[in-house]
Order: sequence, then C-alpha cells, then structure tokens
Amino acid sequence: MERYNFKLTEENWQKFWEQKKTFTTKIEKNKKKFFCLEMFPYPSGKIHMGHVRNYTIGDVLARYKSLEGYNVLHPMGWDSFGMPAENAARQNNLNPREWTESNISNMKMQLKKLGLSIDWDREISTCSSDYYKHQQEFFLELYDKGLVYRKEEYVNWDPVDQTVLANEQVIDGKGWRSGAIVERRKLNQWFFNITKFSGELLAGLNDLNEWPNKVKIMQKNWIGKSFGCEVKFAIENSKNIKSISCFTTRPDTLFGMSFLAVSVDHPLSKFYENDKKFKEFKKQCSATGTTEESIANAEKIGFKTDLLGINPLDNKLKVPVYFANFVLMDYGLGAVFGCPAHDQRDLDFALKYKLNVMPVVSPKLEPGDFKIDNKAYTGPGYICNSSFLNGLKSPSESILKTIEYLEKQKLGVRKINFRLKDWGVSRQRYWGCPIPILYDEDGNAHKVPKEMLPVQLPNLSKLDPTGNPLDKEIEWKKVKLGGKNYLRETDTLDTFVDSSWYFLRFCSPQKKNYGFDYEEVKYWMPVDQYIGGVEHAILHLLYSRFFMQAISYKNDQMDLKEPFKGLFTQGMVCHETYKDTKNNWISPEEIEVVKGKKVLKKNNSIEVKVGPIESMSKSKKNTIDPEKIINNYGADAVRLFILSDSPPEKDVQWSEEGIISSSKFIQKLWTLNLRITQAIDKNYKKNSGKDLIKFTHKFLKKITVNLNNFSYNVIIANIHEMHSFFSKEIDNEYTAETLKENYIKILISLMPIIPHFSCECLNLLNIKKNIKWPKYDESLLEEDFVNIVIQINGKKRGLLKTKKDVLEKEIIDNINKDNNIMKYLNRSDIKKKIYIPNKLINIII
RNA sequence: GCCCUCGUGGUGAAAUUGGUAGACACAAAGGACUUAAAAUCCUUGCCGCUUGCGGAGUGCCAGUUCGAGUCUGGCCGAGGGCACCA
Repeated sequence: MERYNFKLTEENWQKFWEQKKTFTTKIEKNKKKFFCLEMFPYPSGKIHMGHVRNYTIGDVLARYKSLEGYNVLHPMGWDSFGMPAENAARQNNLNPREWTESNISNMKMQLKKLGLSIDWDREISTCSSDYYKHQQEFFLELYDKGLVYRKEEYVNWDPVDQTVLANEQVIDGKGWRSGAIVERRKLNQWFFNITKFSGELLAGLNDLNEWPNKVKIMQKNWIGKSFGCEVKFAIENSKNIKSISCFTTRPDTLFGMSFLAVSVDHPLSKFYENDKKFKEFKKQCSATGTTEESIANAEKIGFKTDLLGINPLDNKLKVPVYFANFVLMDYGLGAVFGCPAHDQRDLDFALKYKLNVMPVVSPKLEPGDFKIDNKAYTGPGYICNSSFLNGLKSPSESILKTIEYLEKQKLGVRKINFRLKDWGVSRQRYWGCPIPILYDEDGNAHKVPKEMLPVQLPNLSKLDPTGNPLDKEIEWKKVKLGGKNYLRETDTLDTFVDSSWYFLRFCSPQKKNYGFDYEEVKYWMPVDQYIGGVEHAILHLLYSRFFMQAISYKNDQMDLKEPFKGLFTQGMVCHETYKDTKNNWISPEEIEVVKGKKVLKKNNSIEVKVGPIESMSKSKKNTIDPEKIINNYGADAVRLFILSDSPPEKDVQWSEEGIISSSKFIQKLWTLNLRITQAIDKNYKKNSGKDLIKFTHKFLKKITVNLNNFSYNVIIANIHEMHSFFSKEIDNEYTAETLKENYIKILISLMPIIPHFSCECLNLLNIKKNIKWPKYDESLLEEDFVNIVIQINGKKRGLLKTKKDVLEKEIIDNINKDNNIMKYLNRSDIKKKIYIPNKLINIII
C-alpha cells in the first residue's frame, strides 16, 4: 500500500499557505473577531519543545475558531531584547543585533515547519527601533501622566548580572536569571507607579472569569491588600520626634501593646546616625542574608532607644521604642506596635527582651486564668484586659469598633494597605530600550523631545565584560539642545516593559506615528485567548495589566482595562533524565535500548541510571530538538503527540515511543483514507449508512465540546476511536454520497490538529474552498437502543439492551427471564426499585 | 508558618458533572502471520475456583444517598505560590 509522504505533503501545504497568504488578516467589521495569542518567544537560537507545545495549543484554537467563521488574529513576534544576547556578545565578542537577528531567522524557519496558522505579515521584534520608538513615546506619555518617577531607593542588585532587579525578579533572595544572591544597594532609579492601580488591578481580577483561579490567587496575594488602621503614637522624652505612626490590621489589640518597633531605615534613624552602638546594630541587621532560610531562622534583635511611646487608648500606658531587624521600611510605615500575646514574631521579641506579655483576646468570654506561654494566640475570641473594649467579639466586631473609636478621637484613620510596590524599570544593561531622558548640567531630568525619538541604541563593536556599556559611550551620551549641554540617561528599560504592550502593536504593526492604531485596537482587543507558561503568572501578566490601565488612564480614546480576556497556562514538557556511573548527565541521544535496558550508545555494555522525569533543560541534558523530530516524523505527528498524552494544562512527558506511535498513527489514518476513497470510488448504493451518520455526529460533538474545553488529549483518543470505527465498518458498502459527505466532515474536524494531513485528504476529494466547521445535528445523536444497567443493592449485576424509553415493567419482565440476576432476587423480597429511564434500574432487596 | 492545587492499573490518563470505573494510548507478557526478524494484527491485565462467575477496588477513615472517583467532614501524601507583610 502507498505510504504517506509527510515530508512532501507538509512542504507543499506550507508553501501553499504562504503563497496564498491564507493566514493574513485584516479588519472585517461584519465578522466576529478572535484574537488568539501565544506568549512570544525570546530568540535564543532554536525553538524548544515548550514552544512546540505552546504554539501547537494556540494553533489548534486559532484554526478551529477560523473554521467556525471567526476573523482570527494569530500573530507572532520576538521578545528580542535581553541578557542572553548581551552575554553572548560579551563572551564571544559578537554583535548582539546580528546574533539576535540570525537567531530569529532560524527560529522563524523552525516555527514555519510546524505548520502554524500565523499571520507573518504582522511579525514584530522588540529590539527593532520601529518597535521601541513607540515604547519610548509611551514612557514619556506615562511621565506626563505622573505614572513615571525617579527616586533614590534601595534596590535589588544582582552582582553577577550587574544590574538592578525588580522585586518580582528576586526569587528566594536570588536573581531570577543569574541565581546570584541579591544585594541591597541605594541607587537612583526610574519607577512605574504601578501601585497607583493596586485597587484596580485587584478588583479587575474578579471579572477575569476565563483565567485560571490559581493565577488570580497568586496575583491577589502579590498585590496583598490588607484592611486596617493607621495609628499615631505620641512620643515622650524626645526633642526630635513628636510621634510615630504605625499601620496595623489589629488595632483591637492595642491594650496588649508592650513595645514600638521601627525599621533601621525609618526617618527616626537619622537622629542616631552618630551613635556608635546604633551603627553597629545596623550593620548586624544588614549582615542577615536575604535568603529564605536566613530570614526564617534570623533571630529577632532590637536596639533600645531612650524614647517612650504612649498608648493612644490610655495615655498612662507607656512602652519602650526599639529599632528592630524584623521591621521592613517598605511595608506600611516602617513601624509596628508590638502585641506579643497575639503575634508570634512580637512574642519572640518580647521574650528575648523580657517585655510584658498580656493577653487581650481570650478564646472564651470569661478569660479566667488564660495565659500566653511561648505560643501567641491568633485565633478568634473575645477582647479582655482592654478597658472599654472588653467583651467585644474578636476579630469580627472588635477591629471595626476600635477603628471607629480611634477615628472619633482623631487618634487614627482607617486605611487600606497594599503589599505591591512600584515597578523599578531601570537596568544597567546595553541590550534594551534606551530610556528617553536627558539630564542638564545640574542633573535635572528632561524628556527627550518627541521629534528626536527614537533614542537609538548605539551600535557597539565591543562590549566590556562588566559594567554598563552605555555609560562608557561618551560621545553617544552627549547631547546639545537649544545651546545647552545634556547627558543621556544610560540605563535601559527592563525587558518586561517590551512585552507589556506587544499585543497592542500586533493590532497595527506597521503604524508609523504611534504604537498602535485606536481603530484597530478597538476591533481586535482584548486578546480573546492568551496562552503561555504559568511562570509568568505574576511578572508579565501583572505588568501587562498595569500597562493597559496606564494607557487608558486620562485617555478619552481608550477605556480598555484588561488586555487578556481568557488565559490558559500550559504545562511543561518533561523527559526522563539519565546519568552515567560517574554521575554525569547523559542526553537521550546518547542512549540505546538493548534488551529492555537503557544503555550508552557508544559502548552498549554500560547501563545508564534512569533518573526522575523532569522538565526539559539544557543543564540536565534531557532536551529533545524539535527540528530533528519534525524532520524525522513530520509536523503533524509532532502536533499529534504533544497534544495526546496529558491535558494541556498539565506537564507532559516526551517519549520516543510516543512520537513513534503518533507517526505510525498518521500512517494508519492514511491507509484508512485510501480504503475510504476506494470505497467511495466503488459507488455502492447498498447501505444507507444510518450508523455511519450517527457515529459521525457523535464524533463531531465530542470534538467540538473537547475543543471548547481545551481537552485536546481526549480529542486524540476520539480520533483513535474514529479510526477503529471506520477500519471495522468500511466494508459495509455504504452509499458513496453518504460515506463521502460524512468522511469530509470528519476530515475538516481534524484540520486544527493535523492540518497538513487533513488538507491533503480533502484536496484529494476535491474539497478546496468554503471549508467550514461541520455542525453536528443533536437529533441524529439519539440512540434507538440503550444499555440499561441492572443493579442489585447498588451493585452492577447485569446489562440489558433495550429500545429507548421502555417502561419499568418491561425491564422487570426481562430481568425475570435472566437466571443470573434472578438468583439474587430469589433470595429475598424486593423492598424498593429505583428506575432511571434509559440508564439503570436499582433493585433493593 | 499562610494560601492554592492534586492523589484513579506498571505508566500517561478518561469518566456525559451523583448512575456500567479504567475510554484512548504507552510499556509488559502470551499468541497469529513469517525460514527468521522487522512491520502488522489479536488476547491478557488485582484476588479466588477450569471457561463462566464471584470478590475487592479511584490515598486513608467516617458521613450523606437507592447509588460516591465525583458531594460533606477529618487525616495522610505530593506539587506549586508567598513569606519577618505588622
């Protein structure tokens, strides 16, 4: 039998799509639009299996929506600024732009081999000045709106990458990319005022009902809203300072206060700058690392001042004021009041410095002899030992009542506090978007005039191993404007800025005088389905949401607040790991299976240790090169396999056996196709094909439902069922028209999954135009016969095939003829019968 | 410590949302075809007696129900996020 030539077929169709511009899109106002977007890749050189999975999932959806009649926007671009280009440049003395561009052209070729339905006319690249010019405009626009500012701030400094990192980029106290332990440095930085929208970004999550809950919860926690009260504590014994304000969520525990504690960076500290002991203490605090363990294990230490803080609820109650290492300057007001009885951290501190521990919340209304030992009580209860607050239900009544009192007495105000901090966007790197700012001779910042945009990156022939390259470009830095001398800002923007608006650019990628066209954006936005890895749950997704807020802010032409209507986070691609006897990682390519054992290829007597299945990574050498796989098995086989084993949101395990079986299955489908076309050619008139029609419609329903649920793995199972149905039934001499009509519907329904194969088969049947998603007919799905489960006491004892909608009596009559079931029924009387028509009968004896 | 998610065969998983548990696939074992191998196809899959039948069975323990993988409560385990957040 003729074999399916995937290579030729796939090449032909890819050429056809390219020449016919099949996937080129433009606004069509009479059509419903669908913006399908996958997170664009960083051009590292080669695509990896993660890309294959991500873009296959997106392509299935894009092709399906397009068949359904939507006007689908499915673009692709390159997140092409960033560290790897710069590192390659520094290490191998390459030009970052050339390096990046050659990577892009290679990856583009690889992506095309996957047969993706992408509108390549909309391709964008963030390192192109056509792109970053508009980013600089946005920067200045945000500056004008007061959403960008510059300040000296303690920042996360990555000593390896030699750059500042955003809080979101510090993971367990280490740089997200370099893994180096992050240091604290005070630097002048540009910030985006993301906290201005804390409330909006939090509230907006409620409307994102097509987002995974997990991601929404992560963002919610990251924004970290807490409700409480700002309380002012008068200070005694001080010429310098009259009061200290604290934010608290538990003002109702004020009577249990036994100390005030402030951060070493608190304004109060400037009065102790010359105090030797304080300086020593400050040093001790910063010596504590920023890693997870060191923080968790860090002892709570304090520096006692001579100040006394006065309890606002009773001015006879006075407590010492400490500097303490556990108080953070950048949360709340950098000061806390300590209530040891009901906060473990405060209790640890109080026990160390022998401070008062008095419970003010008791689990029972009558506190009796309720005492705190070395575990703080944080549960609910009733207020006690608190004068006029006594007896209030805590925390449900007590917090609000206390705030009301404090507000009335002008001792405090209710306040909502957020954990979210402003987004520091300055990076001391070369390969990024220059910040369009000039400094005059006094060091004041000025916007680069609009007509001077873009601020082009200078083309550097050589990058020094360390430091900020732009800072060393003396000539580039100097600018003369209106007879005055200026120096350019030499920091570049965090590359997360680049990806915060690229979805807008995709709507009108060629627009010259602005980043996007409002008409186009109004038609295409929001992104209907965004697909990517969950690792961007906070960083990229939160920044993009902020950017949309910022662009819509003070803007009559735009009121879109959420860029991504639907979000899907796909799982990772995993592979077994292998090690040799010396514990070196071995790649799957070096391995051979001999007698069921995995051994080294070069010397097949040495068995390798098979390690756990882990996500593909270069360091573990368990990656598989997609291009090789596509060349060996074809794009359709790769698509089929990457979708088949696990649901798309979960991790999938790549295996040689799996891809082989997928490619064999394509062959089987081809063989089936030949048998079906032959049967059509024979032009039978015999079999009306009632069961064939029923099967087809049931199949179409399954595919449609599963496509809408992202149950792509089940679709592959459905296709296997389809194959086995036709393999068995094809000799039934179905009437040719019926067979053809139904088979065409099935082929169309396969187009999103295995487009080359389906297009080829359809083409051979002369179906070339007006291909639409086949609708299933619900009325054809009805079965004439049903299997009724016969249960006795809830246990399945038999199956009965009957006509649909038979009466209970008929079932019982049938049961009475069944010896196997009667042997149970004869044992005792029937107490009860539950009959669910067309499903089951349960007889209780 | 806090928050979230998930526990189904040797493996990846399915289950119309409370109604036949294990669809579909991978791996394994046995068989058919073949001189042989590959390829292809078929069968098996936990326990008990011979087919057939019966029993147990969706992490564990309870509960609701005629009926629970699915709902409720408790426990155990795995993964992920946050973390001195006041």
